Amino acid sequence: MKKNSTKDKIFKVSLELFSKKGYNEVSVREIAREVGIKESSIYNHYSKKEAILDDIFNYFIKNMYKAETSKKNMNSLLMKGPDKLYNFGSEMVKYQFSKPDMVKILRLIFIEMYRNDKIKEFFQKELIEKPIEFWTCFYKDLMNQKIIKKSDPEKLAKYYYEYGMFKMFEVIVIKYPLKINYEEVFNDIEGHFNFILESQRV
Amino acid sequence: MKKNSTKDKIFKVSLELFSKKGYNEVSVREIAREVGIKESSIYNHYSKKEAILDDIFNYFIKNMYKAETSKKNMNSLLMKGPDKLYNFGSEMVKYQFSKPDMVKILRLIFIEMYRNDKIKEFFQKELIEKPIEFWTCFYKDLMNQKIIKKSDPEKLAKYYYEYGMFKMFEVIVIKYPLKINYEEVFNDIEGHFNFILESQRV
DNA sequence: GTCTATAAGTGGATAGAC
DNA sequence: GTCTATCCACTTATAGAC
Repeated sequence: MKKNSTKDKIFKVSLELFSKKGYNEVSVREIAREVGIKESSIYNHYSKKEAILDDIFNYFIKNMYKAETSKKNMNSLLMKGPDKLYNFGSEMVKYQFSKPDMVKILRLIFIEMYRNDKIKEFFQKELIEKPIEFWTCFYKDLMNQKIIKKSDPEKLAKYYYEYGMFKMFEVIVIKYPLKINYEEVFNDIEGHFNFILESQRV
Repeated sequence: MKKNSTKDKIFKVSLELFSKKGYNEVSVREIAREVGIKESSIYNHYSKKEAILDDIFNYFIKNMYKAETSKKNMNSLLMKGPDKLYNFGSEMVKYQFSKPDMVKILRLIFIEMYRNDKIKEFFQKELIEKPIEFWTCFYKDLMNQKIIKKSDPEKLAKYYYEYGMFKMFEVIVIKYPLKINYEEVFNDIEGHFNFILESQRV
């Protein structure tokens, strides 16, 4: 999508409004007004309102997959120690959410999840199941390398990851529209990671 | 409120619809239709739509406070051991959420939080700050009694409680409208409690 | 010829006035 | 309890730019 094209403007304005007020609360008219075109002109670029939402989620997935590390890559990082791999994953997430658009989409996901099945499934698969799988592998490897005690790696993955997800929910939904102190949030999540790691060390 | 009175019916129907679709998505007409009265009759019982919501939250607060234990009560339970106190708190929560109405209100809180400041503040104060305070006291006492290692009790409180809050969110919003397996959820939360307790034991 | 903007208008739901 | 104005998403026919 070309920068500054009308379609790009519709995308940006829609994301801004959707993340502020929720998808249903924003009318096509409002988007058009904000973009500075007539309502009907929207339909030259998007077949319907929902197509804008689809475009937004495709953008999010594209960015998430770009950041995703391969299993092979992960193993080579793990050889260098758990800190190295953790920092890699942590920096990856920090980088993604340093982009305001990605934060806006995450907020949109949180606030629309309960009424839009497509968003709910997306959240469940991409933001719960897949990361839990990743962190389960991570803890399993730590156990195989005898760095931490043997136990259920999936449990550790959930304890770690789902606490972090709550922190994101807290900062993006509960504390909104207060300015987000990401430094603090990520320190907190890192502190929790170290808490689990130290408590399970052999 | 008398059972089966018109006001009670309005309350029940409103809660049902609000928790299913969200507050804004339900019109007073829809409530009246479902109750089986004329729209204008609603206003004989509630001054405005928002008054129904207020009534719902007052009901929730009343029930939460009923279940709340005093500091004195807590100390006497703690004397009998951490398991006793934990089980007391856990049973208290389980009892509250065995009532379908309380689950519906919690769902309503989760899904309306982002747009309704009153609900957001209520959630933050009653369902985050106060419980964190309670569990901080709990972990502090465990430390003073040398049952667990000395560390930041508030951190432990947050690790424990916020993971549980995410579990509730998961089951009430993400997995909705699937039948909730509370047994499983509470076992998970209890498992996490034991994980923290065992990992921190002196 | 293709792309994009627009005016005008569809049918449906809803909220407030009376 | 009915009427009316206004909202909504979306459609179509058409005019101008390249």
